[in-house]
Amino acid sequence: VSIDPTADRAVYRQLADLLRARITSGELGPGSRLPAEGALAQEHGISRDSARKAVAVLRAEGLVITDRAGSHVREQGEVTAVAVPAGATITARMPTEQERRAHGIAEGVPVLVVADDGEEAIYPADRHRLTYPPS
Amino acid sequence: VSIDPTADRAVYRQLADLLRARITSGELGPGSRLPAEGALAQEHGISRDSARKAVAVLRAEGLVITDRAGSHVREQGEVTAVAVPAGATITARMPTEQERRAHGIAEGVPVLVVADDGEEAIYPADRHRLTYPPS
DNA sequence: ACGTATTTGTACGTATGTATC
DNA sequence: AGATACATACGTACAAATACG
Repeated sequence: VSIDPTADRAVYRQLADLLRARITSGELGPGSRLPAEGALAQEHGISRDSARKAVAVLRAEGLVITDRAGSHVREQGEVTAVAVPAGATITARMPTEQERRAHGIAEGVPVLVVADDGEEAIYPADRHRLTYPPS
Repeated sequence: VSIDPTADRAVYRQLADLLRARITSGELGPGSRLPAEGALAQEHGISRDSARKAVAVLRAEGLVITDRAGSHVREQGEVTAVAVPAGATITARMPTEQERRAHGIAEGVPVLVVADDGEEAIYPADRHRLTYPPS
């Protein structure tokens, strides 16, 4: 009941802050299920819309994954090391929707873009790590 | 009036697709102002809520910037080349809210994380490009 | 300097659809 | 079949910042 509707900070941001704190503190570890949006709304005396937006914030930050069953803290999967060719340039950006679908990329996960000699390769940032030289 | 409420694809995604096409085609170039949410809603006969969500999609993709005055196509600013130390590992992720504020990072813009010898440096991905070796 | 219109931000409500359990 | 939970979509309303005359 630590949400204050009259506060300067938006209600949904306050809830996002609360949930984020529980995640980063480890109280909600990787894989942990978040309360349902409706439950969050009831517990904190806010609308489901606000609870929903709070979860959306965390999703955009790449902290949580939401599927049909609900939301849960994102787990770190296997990370593949990728060797960067000498002379390549590396950038990052959010994937297009097609790329998201094609590579099974969750919301809030950027892609690493390795440009080498006009050729571009993209790697979902939650599953890849770039290194040079090859370790 | 090319939005079909009965289609499989959500209305707000259809609008996002339309706007995205106008951006990538160049019809809406960098800096171009997008119609106001209310205008988009009226023009396409949808609710402002749906128009709003469409713009939010583009914002999350890093295509547009929204401020109190409205939304406009993101412009490519100066890009700083950063030399990657040999042996460093490179990842990318969405910035925390604090990082966003501290570095003036817009929504939908990831950060490049360069880890070298336990030291981490972060670079907003819309303003930096990593290279190795130094060109 | 001031008020007004515009535009986004926030927050509530309701309703329906769909997938999962 | 029913309950649960998220996705979508509509509506309303007010606040706050900005732009404009």
